[in-house]
Amino acid sequence: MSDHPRLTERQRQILETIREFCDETGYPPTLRQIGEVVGISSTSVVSYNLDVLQRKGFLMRDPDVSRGLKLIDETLDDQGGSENVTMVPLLGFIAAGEPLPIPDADYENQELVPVPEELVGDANQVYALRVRGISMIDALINDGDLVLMQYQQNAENGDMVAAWLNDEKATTLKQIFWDKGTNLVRLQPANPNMAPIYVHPANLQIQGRLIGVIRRI
Amino acid sequence: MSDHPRLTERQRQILETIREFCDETGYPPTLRQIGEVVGISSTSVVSYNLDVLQRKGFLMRDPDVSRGLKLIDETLDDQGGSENVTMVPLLGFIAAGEPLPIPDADYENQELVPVPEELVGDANQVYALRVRGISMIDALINDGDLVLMQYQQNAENGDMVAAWLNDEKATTLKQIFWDKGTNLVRLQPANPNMAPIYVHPANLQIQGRLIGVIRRI
DNA sequence: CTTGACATAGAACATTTGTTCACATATAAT
DNA sequence: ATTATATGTGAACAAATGTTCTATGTCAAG
Repeated sequence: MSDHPRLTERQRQILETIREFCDETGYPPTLRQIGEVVGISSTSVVSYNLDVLQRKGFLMRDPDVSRGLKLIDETLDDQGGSENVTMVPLLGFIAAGEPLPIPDADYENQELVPVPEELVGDANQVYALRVRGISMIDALINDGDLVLMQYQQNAENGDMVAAWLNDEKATTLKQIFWDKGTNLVRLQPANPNMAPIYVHPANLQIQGRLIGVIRRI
Repeated sequence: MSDHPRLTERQRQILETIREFCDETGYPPTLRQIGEVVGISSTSVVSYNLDVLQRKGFLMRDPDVSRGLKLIDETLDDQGGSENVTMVPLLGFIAAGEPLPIPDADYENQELVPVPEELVGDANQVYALRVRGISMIDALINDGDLVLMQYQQNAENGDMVAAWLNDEKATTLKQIFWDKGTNLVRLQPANPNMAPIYVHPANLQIQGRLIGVIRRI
């Protein structure tokens, strides 16, 4: 994304304000709305700045037309708003009795599900799993929920991870803490009403990190 | 591809006019401009038709805002079918001690959040709330979660609803059942480990129906 | 110091634009 | 026939919104 060096800070603010306003509302702002955001109390000054921006080629103004603005820039208006969304492959199911599926390089044939971009952030190898069974309830997750996983085999203190317990032959979703004193791992349910469990690190295998949950009622 | 069968010819004309105008100018048309194109001489009738279109869910209007129109894209550009996303207004918070915000107010300043269309379906008055506090844990919902609510004051048997309890002065999210025998209402937590509560119908006020949960870890 | 381009404030003004209301017209249901 | 609903006209109105004008302050160049 190129920052336009020919613009003053004020003018960049104004452009950004218009762009955001259009994204949110679907139509351009008024002079007064722009002024309010960027801190200009006079409509004439906003108008003045818009004229400057037009002269520099960053937008079009239609005189005497309320909200008669059109951004010239590369980022075009999307009247759909379906922008802040990422497609994530749905790899299968997560159930208590089975290990997690390993994310395959073969993303082509994978079913893709749309998720809000905030849920993914800049995470890297993200995939979705459908929850089967009610055994994840201590993670506030229910049958049918869609969980977003980040593929990784190690974890940091406090991460919510999917862990395979060798003894129980089960996958569980819990917050993980390394207890230096006892040399045990504490698995803390997300539901604070429930008690944590402690396991030997050798008995546990991290299969991924939970980064989001989507539930349809 | 069939155009929308629920629309009259007039309404389809108007939608098309708005779409073309936006494409050409970058901003929505006025009532008079729409009327001129589709052949309606009175702005009040254009306004009337826009209200109809809004009620049918094809666009958003911001009252008293010139050119305050936004088309709702439900359309044909997606071949995969799994691409679709809907924007819903984020109206505020849901906490145990407060009634829910009423979703009527000015959509002007409302933040919009994208949600997968499967979560919304064809529900009508949908809005999102951020969960504050951990008091909804019996509904498998945690602090910080985003809940999708459908605004309604009645409920059907088995619906997951947000109910205001007069006695407790608290909002709770539970599945609702009408017990014919005792003439009481049973509120069943989503977490089956927890016990239901029974209340008199007079002590309870339904504030909306829960239709989805989104959690960011 | 003076000048002039630039940026801003504030107010008065004019235009654009949505709303309201009183009143038609057609069509379908009662 | 009568009523109800959807749609339309037209005019008056009020609110939203861009324009114009005067005045102020800054800052670099002469």
